[in-house]
Amino acid sequence: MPRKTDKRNRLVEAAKALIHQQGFNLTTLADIAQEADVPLGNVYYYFKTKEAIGIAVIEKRAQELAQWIASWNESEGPFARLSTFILHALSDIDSIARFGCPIGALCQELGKQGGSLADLAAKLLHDELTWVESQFGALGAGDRSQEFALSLLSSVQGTYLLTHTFKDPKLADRQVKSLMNWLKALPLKATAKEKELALA
Amino acid sequence: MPRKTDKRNRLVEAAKALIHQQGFNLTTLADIAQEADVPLGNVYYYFKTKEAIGIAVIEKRAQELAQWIASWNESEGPFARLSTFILHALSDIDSIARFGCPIGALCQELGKQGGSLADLAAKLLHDELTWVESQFGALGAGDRSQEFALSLLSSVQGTYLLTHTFKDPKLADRQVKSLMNWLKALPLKATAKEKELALA
DNA sequence: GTCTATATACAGATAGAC
DNA sequence: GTCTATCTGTATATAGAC
Repeated sequence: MPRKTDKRNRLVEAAKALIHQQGFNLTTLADIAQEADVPLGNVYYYFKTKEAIGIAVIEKRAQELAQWIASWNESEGPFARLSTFILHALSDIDSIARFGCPIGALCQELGKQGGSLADLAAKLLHDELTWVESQFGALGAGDRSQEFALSLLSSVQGTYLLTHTFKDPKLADRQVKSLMNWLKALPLKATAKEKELALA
Repeated sequence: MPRKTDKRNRLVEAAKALIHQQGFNLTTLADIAQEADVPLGNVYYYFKTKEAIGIAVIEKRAQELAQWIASWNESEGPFARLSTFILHALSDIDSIARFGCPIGALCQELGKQGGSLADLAAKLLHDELTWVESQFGALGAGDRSQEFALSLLSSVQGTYLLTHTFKDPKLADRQVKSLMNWLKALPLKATAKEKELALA
């Protein structure tokens, strides 16, 4: 058991949660230290700067995203995968209403200050976009894959933002239905059997 | 000429621009004072607190939004109005790529810290949503007006976020075409004549 | 490796001369 | 109404004992 990394993990987890809830700039090292039950001075043994914590948090998010993508890939066929993605992305509606998207909100906040943190965060959304695009490719969308992927991810991110702004979980719920209908109605080569699987 | 409000206006305009560019929390009163060419100490003659400047900026945005809505209403018929809205919302693509949506980003940032500022900012997006909804109502969307309005505003806001995150103006450009096609393909009672007007 | 005490910087906000 | 000087709080970060 790696006792050494125990505190480090606690710090990253605390920072991850607090940054989601309060944003990066509003979250202080004192907040993180308290939440992780680590004395403030000790934080600097594990992370030289606040930015270093930010990097660790984004790397953690990247790992988790990779795991989610792996789990979406377990659905059979691209149509079912995209359905799973939509359902999963907009599943934790109460958290969304309170804090928005852990990745999208971070990209927006960090995007304004530039730097390497912003690039790291942007890569998360980019990876997500690339995955969605490849699913549309597998669905036979051809050169419209990019367009469809952009439409889907925009809608999902916009739904996060509006749900968070209006603090109304039902809003995300309604959008799930709209997006599922949109997906089903797209002019794609998906087989009827595949659509059936997704609805099962 | 109201000389008295001259400095006040300069401060609000400076704050409006800086908050759009840097976000609210990262924008200091010193930044605003410098941009407005007003000594720091003098800022407090016009605004008791930083929050008071935030309120003034949001009120200014509300006025501007009201003017934009009035200008969108000048288009003939709801279909043309929605087309105008989409084109206008995603017109200043370079600014979007650099700083995102002046309203949406603010709602996300302030939404995390709560308070009256967050509510004021949320009202801007709410007014926009209500207007879009009423246009779909006029198009005969009936009880689907809310659903369509939510879809459209989500897409627009998500487009802002992705365009800003990836710093790619072309992304917003592509989404304009997608959204216009989506609008045209909706199962609505819009007359052919109305669609023609929108395309003219 | 851990933790207390503290240095440093800068933010919002105020006092008071002019 | 205007502006300089400054107060106060707090955030990041460091020093150094243990």
